[in-house]
Amino acid sequence: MNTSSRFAFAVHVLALLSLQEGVPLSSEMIAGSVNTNPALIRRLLSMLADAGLTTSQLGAGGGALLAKAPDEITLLQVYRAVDDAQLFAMHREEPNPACMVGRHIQVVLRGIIDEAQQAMEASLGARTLADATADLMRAERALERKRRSHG
Amino acid sequence: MNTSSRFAFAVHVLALLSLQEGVPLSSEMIAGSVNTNPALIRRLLSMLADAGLTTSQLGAGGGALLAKAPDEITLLQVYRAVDDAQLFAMHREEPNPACMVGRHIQVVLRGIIDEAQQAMEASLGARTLADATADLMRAERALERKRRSHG
DNA sequence: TTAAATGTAATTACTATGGTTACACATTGT
DNA sequence: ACAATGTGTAACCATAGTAATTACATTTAA
Repeated sequence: MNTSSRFAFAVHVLALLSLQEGVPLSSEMIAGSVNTNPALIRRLLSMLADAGLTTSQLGAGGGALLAKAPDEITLLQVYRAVDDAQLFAMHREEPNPACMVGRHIQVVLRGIIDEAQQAMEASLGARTLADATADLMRAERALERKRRSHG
Repeated sequence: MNTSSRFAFAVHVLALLSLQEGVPLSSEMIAGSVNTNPALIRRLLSMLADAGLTTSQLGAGGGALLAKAPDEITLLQVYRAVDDAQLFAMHREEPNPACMVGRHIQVVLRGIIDEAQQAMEASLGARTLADATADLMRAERALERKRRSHG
């Protein structure tokens, strides 16, 4: 279904910015970590800026900055900033109103889909960018330990 | 993100079949209610049959049938039968392993995405086709009442 | 004033999807 | 036996969303 990696990219970008602690990071540098194109990163940053999650500083030495503290950015905000919120699509054409199922299926589906969507969003809403970066640090420390013990 | 209406179509089709109570329904008739093409319905039915939710009867008077009782078909089974289970995509290209975030972001994202996906699936898993058809009947009765009172 | 960086438009390629036509094959019913 | 019915599937087209890329005007810091 969803083939967009924008959410994954966005979390990646925001994690980078949260480790910068106020020092602007250029789209060129970000693209180097994500392994993609600077222009694509700038487009993504535009969406994040529209959502109030980042700001940008023009000119030499400029780049992107977090607009909020990492523990005030939920992953739900990130998701909504960069991904269309529609998890499942309804019928494109109207179902046949002469049929009992056709008359009511969309109302019933709306309830089902909304509930599933809300469950998913509640999960994302319960985590912040700070949680994600904490996980990153934990993974890095684990790797360090492994490297030391294996010589 | 997801632009596929296959889940919506599938619930629609299964609701029709559950009201048939054992009488086969042709793809032609189903397509008439969904308002689409019979061949597309047959493609959808192939997926549902692969998942063990429907069977088909060839020949004159044939058509599709439910393979299970409606209260034994969860909407999660339907979703998995017709939709690719991947809610969010990861990075297509590997992130830069020379960067701390690049090294670990995918593991962290995996945890986030899996949890969100499981929350969504739990919601779908808690409802059966029988629940959906009960909702349909309820909506129809409400419409009947409205019609009677408004003349 | 020069270099750096953003913001955005335009373009290309790819993939998923819905829609449609066509047809071989199986099955029913007479 | 055979005609009618219906499935199953392949092939094809159009559309839409996305990533990737190039290009360039604009802004800003040093």
